[in-house]
Amino acid sequence: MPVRNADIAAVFDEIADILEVEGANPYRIRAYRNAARTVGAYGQDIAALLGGGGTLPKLPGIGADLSAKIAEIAATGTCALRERLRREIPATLVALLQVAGIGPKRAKLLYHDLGIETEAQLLEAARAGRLRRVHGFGEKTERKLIDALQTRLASDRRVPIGHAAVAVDDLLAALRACSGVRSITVCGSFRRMRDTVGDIDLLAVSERPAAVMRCFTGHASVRDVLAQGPARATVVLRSGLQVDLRAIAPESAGAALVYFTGSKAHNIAVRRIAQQRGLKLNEYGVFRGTRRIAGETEASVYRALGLPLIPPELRENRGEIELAAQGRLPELIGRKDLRGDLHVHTRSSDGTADLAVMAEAARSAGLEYLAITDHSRHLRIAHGLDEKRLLRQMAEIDALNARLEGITLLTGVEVDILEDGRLDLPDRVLARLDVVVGAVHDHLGLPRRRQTQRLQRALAHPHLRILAHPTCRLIGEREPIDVDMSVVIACAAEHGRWLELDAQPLRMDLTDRDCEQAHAQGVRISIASDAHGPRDFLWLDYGVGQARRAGLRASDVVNTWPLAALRKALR
DNA sequence: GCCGTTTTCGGCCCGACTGTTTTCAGTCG
Repeated sequence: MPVRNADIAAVFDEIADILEVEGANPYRIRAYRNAARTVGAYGQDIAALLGGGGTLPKLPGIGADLSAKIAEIAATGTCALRERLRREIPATLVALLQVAGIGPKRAKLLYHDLGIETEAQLLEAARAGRLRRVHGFGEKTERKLIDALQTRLASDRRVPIGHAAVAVDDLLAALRACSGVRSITVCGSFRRMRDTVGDIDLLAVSERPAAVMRCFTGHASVRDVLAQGPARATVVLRSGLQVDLRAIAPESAGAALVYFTGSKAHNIAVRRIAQQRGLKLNEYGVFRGTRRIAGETEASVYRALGLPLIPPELRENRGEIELAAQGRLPELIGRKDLRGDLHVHTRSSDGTADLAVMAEAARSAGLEYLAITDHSRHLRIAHGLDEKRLLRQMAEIDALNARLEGITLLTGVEVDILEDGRLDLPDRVLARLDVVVGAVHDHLGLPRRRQTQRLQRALAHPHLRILAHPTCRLIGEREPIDVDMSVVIACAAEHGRWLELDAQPLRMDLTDRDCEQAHAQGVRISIASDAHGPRDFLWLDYGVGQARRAGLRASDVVNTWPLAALRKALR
C-alpha cells in the first residue's frame, strides 16, 4: 500500500495523542501536531517524491528529527517512536481524550489509580461512584462524565456548514433582538467557511453582557447549559449542536473577532508576531504594556502587527501570514462576483420546480445566466433524460429565453459517466448543447486505478466541459471515491476542462485543498449550486466560501465571467 | 521538537470557567 501524506499525518497525530497522555513536554506535542497539519496539507505526494529520489524542501516547523521520521514513515508506513509508544499506552486510553472533561492528566490518573482504559470502563466506574475516590474528582465531575459519555456518540459528529446555518437561525434572530446587543457574529470554523463545523461560536458585542447571557441560556432551542459565566457560556441545542457565546465590549470587538474566529494555529502565529514586536495580543486588544493600542476592529489589530486584514477564510496558518506580510494576499472572489450557475435541475429529472421557476429564482439570487443540467437516462432513479426528452427541453429553453428578461438560460445536461468512462448520451446530442457537465453516480467502489482511468477518459471526451462533484463524497454519509486527484487535475489541465465546486451542503466537492491544487495547475473552477429547487441557490454562499479558502480570485471561476466571454470559452 | 537582526539554550499564546481546593489545577477554546 502506498503511504499517502494523510497517513504520515495520522502517525504524527497518534504520537501527539500518546505523548499527551504521557504528560510529555507540551511544545514537543505541538511540534508533532503542527507537523501533522503541514504534511497533511502538503501539495505533492511525499512518499512518491522521496521514493523517486527527490528531497523534501524545508517546511516550517519540520527540522532534522521530523524530516527523518517523515522519510521513515514514507518508506515503512510507521516509525519506531510510534511503535514504542503504542506498547506503553493502550490505544483505547488515548481515545478517552475525546470525552468532554477528560484531558491528558485525568486520563493518566484514571489509568494509574483505577486501571481505566476504555470509555465503557469509565462509564461503569462513574456509575458505581468509584471516580470520586480519585484525587481531583468529585460527585459533580462524575455526573458530568456520565452525561458526556452517554451523549457522546450522538453529538460528536461534525455538521455540514449549510445545515448548521439552518440550525442556529432562530437563536441568532433572538439574540440580535435582545436589548443592548450591538452585533452578533458567527465566528469559528463557520466564519472561516469550513465545509463542516463541530460547534457554533458566537460573539456578542454588547455593553450589557449579563442580559445577553440570560437571553442566550434561556432560549427555547437550548437543551442544556454546560457552562455559564459573566463573559462566556456554552449550551447544547435540542438539535445536539453545541453553541458557545462570548460577550465582549465594543472597544474590544475586533480583537475578540480575531480570537474567536481562529483558527487556533492562526491565533498562535499572530500572537507570536505581537510578542516579537514587544506587544501582547489577547481577545481584548493589542497591548503595549498595559496600554491598549488596537482592538476595536479586526483591521486595527492586524495593522498594529504590521499586517493587512487577512480574510477569515484564509486564517489557517497555511502561509497566509507570510503572504500578508509581503502584501501578496489574493483579491478573493466574493458572492457578488457570481453571474451564473452551470449546474441545476428541474422537474424533468429529480428537481422540484420547472424551468420558469428556476429561472426566476436564479434571477432573484442576482444571477444573469443559468445552465439547465438535468440528469441523463442512465440515472433512472432521477428520471434521467434520453435524447428525445433532452431535445424537447432544449426547444422549451429556446422558447422561454425569448420571453425571459434579466436572465438567460443555457442548454445543458449532467450526463452520467459510465463505468468505463464513456458518456451516457450520443455525441450528436451532446454537440448541440451549450454546456455538458459530466458526473459519476454509480460504481463508486472501483479500485483507484480504474476509477482514475474512468475520469481520465471522460475528461478527454471532446464534448465534456465540466466534471461535476469530482470526489462524489457525501459528508458524514459516504466516503469520496478512491481516485488519484492529482492525475485527474493534470488531465483536466491538459484538456482545458473545468472542475466543479459543488456547493450542496452534503457535497462541498471539490474540497478546499483539491480546489487549491487545481488552481495551482491552472484549472478553472465552476462554483455550482447543484440546485434541485428554487431555494437552493443560497448554497452558492458556501461554495464561494470554500473557493475563498482555496485562494481563488473571481477570474479563476468561470461563472463569474460575463455571458459573452463564457459562451466564447464554451465554443 | 523547533528555532534564532538580542539567543545554539531557553524560550515556545493567552484567558475563561469549573470543581475541588483552601490558593489552584485541569480543561477548553
